Amino acid sequence: MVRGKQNGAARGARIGDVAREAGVSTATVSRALAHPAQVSKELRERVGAAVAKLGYTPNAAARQLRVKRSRTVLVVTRRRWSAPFFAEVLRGLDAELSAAGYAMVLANFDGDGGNRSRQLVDMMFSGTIEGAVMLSGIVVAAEGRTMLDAGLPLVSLCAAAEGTHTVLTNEAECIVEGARRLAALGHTDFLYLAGPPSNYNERVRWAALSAFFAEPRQAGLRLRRAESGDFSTDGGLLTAQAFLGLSPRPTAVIASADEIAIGFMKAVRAAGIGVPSDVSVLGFDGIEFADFCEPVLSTIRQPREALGRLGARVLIEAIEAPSLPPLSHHVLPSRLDFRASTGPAPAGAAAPRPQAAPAPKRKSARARVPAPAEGR
Amino acid sequence: MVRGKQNGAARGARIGDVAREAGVSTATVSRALAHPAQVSKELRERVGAAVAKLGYTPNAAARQLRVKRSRTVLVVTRRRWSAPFFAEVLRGLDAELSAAGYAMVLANFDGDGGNRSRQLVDMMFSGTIEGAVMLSGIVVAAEGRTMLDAGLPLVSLCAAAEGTHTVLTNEAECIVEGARRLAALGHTDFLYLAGPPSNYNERVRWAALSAFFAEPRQAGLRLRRAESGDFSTDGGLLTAQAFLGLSPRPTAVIASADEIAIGFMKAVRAAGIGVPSDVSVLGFDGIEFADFCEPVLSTIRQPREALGRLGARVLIEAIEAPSLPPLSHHVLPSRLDFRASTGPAPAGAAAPRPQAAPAPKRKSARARVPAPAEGR
DNA sequence: CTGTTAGCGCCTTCAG
DNA sequence: CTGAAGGCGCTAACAG
Repeated sequence: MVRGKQNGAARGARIGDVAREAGVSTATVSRALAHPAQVSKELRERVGAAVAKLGYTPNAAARQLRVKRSRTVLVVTRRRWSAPFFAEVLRGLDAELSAAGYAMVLANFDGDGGNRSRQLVDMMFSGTIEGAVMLSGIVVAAEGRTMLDAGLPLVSLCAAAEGTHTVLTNEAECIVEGARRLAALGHTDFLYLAGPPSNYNERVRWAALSAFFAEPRQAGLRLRRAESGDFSTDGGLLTAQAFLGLSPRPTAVIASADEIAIGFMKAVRAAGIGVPSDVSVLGFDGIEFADFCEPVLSTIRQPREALGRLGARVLIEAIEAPSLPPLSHHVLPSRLDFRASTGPAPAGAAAPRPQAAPAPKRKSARARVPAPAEGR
Repeated sequence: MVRGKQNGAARGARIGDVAREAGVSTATVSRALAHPAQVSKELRERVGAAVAKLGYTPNAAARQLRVKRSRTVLVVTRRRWSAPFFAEVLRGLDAELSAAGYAMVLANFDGDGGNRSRQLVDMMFSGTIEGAVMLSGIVVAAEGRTMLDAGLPLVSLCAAAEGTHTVLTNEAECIVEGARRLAALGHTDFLYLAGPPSNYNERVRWAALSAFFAEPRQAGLRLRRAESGDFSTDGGLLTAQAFLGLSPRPTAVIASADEIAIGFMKAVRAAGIGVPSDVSVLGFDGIEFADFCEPVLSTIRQPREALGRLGARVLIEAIEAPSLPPLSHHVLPSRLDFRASTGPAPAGAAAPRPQAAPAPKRKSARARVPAPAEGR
């Protein structure tokens, strides 16, 4: 097997070698591979044999230079994301992308001083990438250009962003519904465990929740806020400290992530607080381990893999559309799941208010158009 | 901003446009960008201005075709992996790779009927990739060629594979040490909760454990095995069923993954079995949630991010070495962490044997050579 | 220090 | 249906 003087260089056969071996022209080899129908059966077979014999694989860079397609997309993540959440979204993305023959370049973005930003923006402009999925919720910019300026299709997953296709969940509705359910259980004193304040989802959730509590007819309810700094169990421990210092103590806690809720529960229980006897806890995301902490965590389940799949499908459609399609916006439904960590307000607390609101309107948002392929 | 007739085509300025704008040749533009030192200050600035004015980004495919370097590596994962484990290894990989200016293509491999296999093997031969990290533990093959045949550097992470650089942990030692510690606590009746039997780590762990129990001087110990089918909490529930059907019941359980242990604990506790009063449970990996289940899980902590970082460093070194370096093999230490889920054998069980073994020899394996950059 | 030139490997008109 | 030829955009010799 011929190896180059150095590793790194692809040293295999080139199209000319195959042509010579098969006794045809390079054009015929190219056609036999890309458009078999345009080549006579005999030549097609001769070419196939030569390809197999020489172990020929077309050079991707050369092809790309000609056809201007890389069949590669970029996926931008954010390090501070919840790992279990992230892993499943990624799984959905990979499933759809690879099925459609696209490769996926993964890149973390943490706003580190412009260096990584430039890498990402350059990637958009260098022709290596045909589109991008952003899990970061932010359109990266560097040197006066943004990822958008390259004119490639962009999908923003789990976050809204100007100029991109978006795939979201009805997280705002869900968190309000959670608060409403807790209120119906007699809770009047709430604590919100916040994630990183710069995070899109954190903001949406807080905005929805505080707007709800600001409604005149929720006047009997009180909402406070504790900072975790992070979607992490450590952050949850932090919020527990804050909680323990409050007086009176809230009886209902809504966390912006399951990790936070799990950390919180562990710390307050260690301090002798009962869950849900003293305080009810509601998480967010529906990660696997919400089922295995003590007590089993009530949570808002997000359709993680479906988010990934739909994001991929939207991007692929935009890439393959004959002309730039209009920006699409999808909303996938999350699901409130009350379990052992939530219960009625403790007896000592304020008496349950009369039924707080008219029957909450059913989920209005539904996924539009391309249903994510759920089958394998 | 000029847009092509269709999206997907990079329609920005080309090097010739920049050259014209700056009034120099294309060679000078190329040099000013790649080797600024070789160009006079004045021209360098004129080129820089033209580049900025036109928003020029070199076309990656064309460059790649010339220089035969893509600065891209492939990372092959396996879907069935534990997500929290995987996420952190990936984090380590990304950190080192991006710092060194490499892009990372991520691809799941699940042996799906040869289609994905061909994609992966082709990638190795098409020049898009300069090397690969395999988290799958298997060298993918298709149509008579394997990923190895391309002659590119390959790193096998967390699994041994012929012909690749490997980065492993001392998992075999650790699991035996765990058994020894449990024996020292008086346990004589053991159950191993197996992961997927085709998995490399599963096999190593089982092999080490069963070899230990087969030693003549461990004759008083008994080891059985329950199948989880998977590194998952669901798998753990399955093994719990098996456990509950055993008679007499083992008093010490060693799981091949924390997820399995967590699922197991939940199910047996629901059945009225105390942990560790009736049965001690030892997990494997040290995932975050091992700290948040009930009781806190004893486990063997793997240096997940460090594994990723070291894997990346090894690969980069191999890629950038002037000539093919010899295959390297690194072993990173894992750490046994006994906590609340393990305790003395219950009183009813066989009396503690006299101290089982001579003081276990200290960890002999250490990471050789390139210490993973731990900073930032 | 700068410009001219010759491909890298492939695909795709354009003739035949 | 097949072959010849040009060029995608860039860089690295080689001259000057």
